[in-house]
Amino acid sequence: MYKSSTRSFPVYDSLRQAIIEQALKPGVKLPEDSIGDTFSVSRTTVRSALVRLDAEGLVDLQPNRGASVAVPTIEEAHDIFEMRQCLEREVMQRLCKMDAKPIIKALKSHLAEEKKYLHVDTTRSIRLAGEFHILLAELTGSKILANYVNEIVSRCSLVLARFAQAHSAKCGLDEHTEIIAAIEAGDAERAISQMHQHLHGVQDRALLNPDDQDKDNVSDILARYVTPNA
Amino acid sequence: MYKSSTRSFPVYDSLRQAIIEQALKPGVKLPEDSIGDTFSVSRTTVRSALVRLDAEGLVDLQPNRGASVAVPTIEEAHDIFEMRQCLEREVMQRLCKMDAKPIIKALKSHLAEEKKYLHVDTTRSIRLAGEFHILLAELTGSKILANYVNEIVSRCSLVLARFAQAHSAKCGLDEHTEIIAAIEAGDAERAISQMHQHLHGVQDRALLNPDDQDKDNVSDILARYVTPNA
DNA sequence: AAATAAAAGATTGTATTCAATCATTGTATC
DNA sequence: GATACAATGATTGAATACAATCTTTTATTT
Repeated sequence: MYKSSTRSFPVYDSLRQAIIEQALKPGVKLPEDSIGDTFSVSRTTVRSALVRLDAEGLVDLQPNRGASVAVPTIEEAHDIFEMRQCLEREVMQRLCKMDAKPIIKALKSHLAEEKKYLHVDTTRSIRLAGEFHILLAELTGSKILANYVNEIVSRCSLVLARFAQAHSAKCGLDEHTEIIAAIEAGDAERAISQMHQHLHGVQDRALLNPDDQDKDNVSDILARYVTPNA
Repeated sequence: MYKSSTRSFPVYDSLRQAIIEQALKPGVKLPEDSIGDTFSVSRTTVRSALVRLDAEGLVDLQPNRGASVAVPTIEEAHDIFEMRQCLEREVMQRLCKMDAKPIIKALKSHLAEEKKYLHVDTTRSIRLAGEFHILLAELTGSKILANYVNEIVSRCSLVLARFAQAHSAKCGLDEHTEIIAAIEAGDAERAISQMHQHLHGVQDRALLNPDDQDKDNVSDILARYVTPNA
């Protein structure tokens, strides 16, 4: 859908990656000038990248006050995870109706990658874990479903950045293995159930931290640093 | 997600509506200059509207050769309808778990509108039929699900414009009535089945015209008009 | 006459520019 | 000392301008 031959694509792609990898945290301002300087392009070019990221829900573009990394509310967080459950259930349903052979081959190859970097390169490891889900969606052959899954997985990263403790983002490798096994057996019910539990686990680690909700509120943070009777 | 206080919003919204209502047919070129003239805005403004429509899949934005209304292939058409089935099944599932009262009230009110314009204003009638599905999604309370349904319904209009005969786009009013009844009864299974049949009907009317696949191929159209031995 | 090549025109890609809006700091008043 | 107001600086909104690319027409050659 997005053509890479344009100048704004690298800007879009880098911002996207940075947000997903939580280098750019929710709420961070994204001024057109400085981004343009970084990539040596004009604001016009930056702007079109921001418009697209806004359309995808990763960036919040407010009139006259610029762009910032989206800050999902707790309600939106639940909404996003629920949608993800729906989409990935559909993925499981479809994969289990298809010829398992080529699917399993691709999945096992990916799993090997995941194993390879598990305790070696954390950033890459997290990225691969996310890409496992995108690969699953792509293997259905449906471009639209793959697109939606891609989008929702990105937004989940945003939710994790906002609410979860550091690196609880880790997708269980064992769980991925079990999902593959269920698909190989053509057992849709089991695949769906495994996936459901898997996602529920991620969600739980992320959203069961009610205290973290004021993470980005400066005064609340500073309040904890005030020395009494100074 | 999109802020209406900007100058590009009206451009975006009008183009979108025109595409959905099939006033702008698939493949039609959308030159920045002339659109800018129409709305009395600069190309810069038009461009950001086009970028967004491209992200939503309604417009095809190709580097150095501009924008045109997206032309779904037959494969994409099936893909879109299959995705729509998935999303609207989810809508039914959720609605049937909720308090039926306020939902039914909203739906019946909408249905009255649909009846009112049935044989009076065709354009409006078709629009209302589409909006029925969007209303259903909105009533789930999930912004994301509503967004996705909105998007997919728009893209279905595009598919109908591309493949269906004129005005077979009509959503059956009776079918809407039955869907409401199933929700009122809290019968998820029936609601899902009704919705499935309803959408399948629309899809069939649209896609079971194999001869129409070369609609936009000028030589194929003209071939039918050549008088033999002229 | 058909095919190729060259030039003109039209359209898009991107940077630059100016006006409008917002955020922040400083000042005055209560 | 706190609040309201005013001025400054920074940032965005949107139009214009120029360069690059594509499309179409015209000219040339075979």
